[in-house]
Amino acid sequence: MDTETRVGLLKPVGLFRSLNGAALTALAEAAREHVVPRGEAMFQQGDEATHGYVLAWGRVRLDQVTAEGQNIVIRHLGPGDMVGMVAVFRRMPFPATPVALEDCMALGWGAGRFAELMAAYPPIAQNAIAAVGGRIEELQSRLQEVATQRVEQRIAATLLRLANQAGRKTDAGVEIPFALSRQDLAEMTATTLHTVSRTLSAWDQEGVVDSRRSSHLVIRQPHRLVEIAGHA
Amino acid sequence: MDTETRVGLLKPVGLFRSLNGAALTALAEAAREHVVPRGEAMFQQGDEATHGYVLAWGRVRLDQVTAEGQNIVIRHLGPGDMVGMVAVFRRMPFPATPVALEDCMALGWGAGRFAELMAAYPPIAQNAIAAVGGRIEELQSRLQEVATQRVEQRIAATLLRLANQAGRKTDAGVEIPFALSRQDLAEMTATTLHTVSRTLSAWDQEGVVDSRRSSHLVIRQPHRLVEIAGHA
DNA sequence: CGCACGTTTGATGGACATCAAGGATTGTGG
DNA sequence: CCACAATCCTTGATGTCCATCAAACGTGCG
Repeated sequence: MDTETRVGLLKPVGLFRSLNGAALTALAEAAREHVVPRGEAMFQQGDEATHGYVLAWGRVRLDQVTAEGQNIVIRHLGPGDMVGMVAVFRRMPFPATPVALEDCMALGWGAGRFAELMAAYPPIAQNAIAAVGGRIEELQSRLQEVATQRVEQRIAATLLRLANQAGRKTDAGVEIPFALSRQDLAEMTATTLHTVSRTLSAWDQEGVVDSRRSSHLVIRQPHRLVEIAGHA
Repeated sequence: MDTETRVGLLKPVGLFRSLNGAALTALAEAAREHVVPRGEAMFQQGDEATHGYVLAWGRVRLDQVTAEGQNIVIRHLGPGDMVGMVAVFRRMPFPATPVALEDCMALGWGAGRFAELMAAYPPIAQNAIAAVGGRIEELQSRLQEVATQRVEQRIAATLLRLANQAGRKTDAGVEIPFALSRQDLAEMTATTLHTVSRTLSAWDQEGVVDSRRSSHLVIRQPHRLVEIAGHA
């Protein structure tokens, strides 16, 4: 892939907002391409954070396993999202494993090289803080959810969040454009696949969502979900 | 307070690590002092983030109220911690309210001025990212706890975390050096004060903690708490 | 004193995990 | 094209952790 194409990929990325052409070119030239086939991990939780990435195409699920072996889904990532950058800045091992849900391509930079680039182009750091701050807010709101809301509300909130981040509008409603098993949803909402299944079944029957027909879930009545999510 | 004293306060702050004297002096001169008496808030959740702060003395509890009026404790802050900085970077309203648990003093900077300083002294941005990354990790681990562990384990983990952040070693054990109501602990662990009370009562009787004698809780057998916290 | 506030402790119930078993869908090899 | 695994999903029965409801108890303070 040539530099120009890469610049085109980097331009709309939040992390690189308000950088001039020279900066983008420098970044593009320093980047290494990193192709990850569907189902594989970009790296493993616990690995040393030698490289940071920006996702160019595809979708990634960020998993974390607890000391006791339980799995929780931290978040989903799409094109333009940073992957592993925070760990690089902190010089700490990666705290989670990013698993490709589709064939993915990421651009990566070595830790040292990226630090140089960041020093040379200050807006990167500002953007990084803003991006990381966004994650904090999301985590805090999830913490609030798990702490104070019941399962049904959490599932609704999670579906809405996914729809916001990656939803595609169709005539039937909003479609979540990747496979999403009950197990996945359970790990996102801190519950079991059984409860998720029961809840979705009920919503299916009420016509709120369509989770049985295709492998991609469709939200048919977003306003109902909002209602459920907000109903203390 | 003169500039030199301020520089002394700023020097050990993580956010300003590896800054030279000139930078620290510039920061110290630009800072505004902000005294907050015990029990009052530094600012209110929802306020516009015009200033960011670094806590110089005292302890602060960071509260967030949900849309439904429930209160949850995000975290506790001590000397050297950033307060409201992330909101400033993001140009968003403050997402939480910091309440002084003791008489506090913070140094604050206006958003615009701080941005200038950050551009002039790049290490600040790097340190900020590292600090914010640390918060992310803490939030993720709390999310994991709330999602996968039971109340008793969460209370144990919370006490240990508080002891780590602010504990004082005494001959009787590790003391948590500020008042900590059952309600506070409940909001930190996502449970009710009733359950906290029951749990602490049990631990009191087993001699694991001493929560009844003084107003400051004392952990008498930290290893037992570690055991309880880790016991899946 | 008497009121306010935090705490303790008991009784009850409900939300949800767990246990259990069967059904649907997809892919694979004969 | 069918048999068969292998997954994933659904649905029922049971159990339990913990929230909720309720009431009494200490303790400090105006």
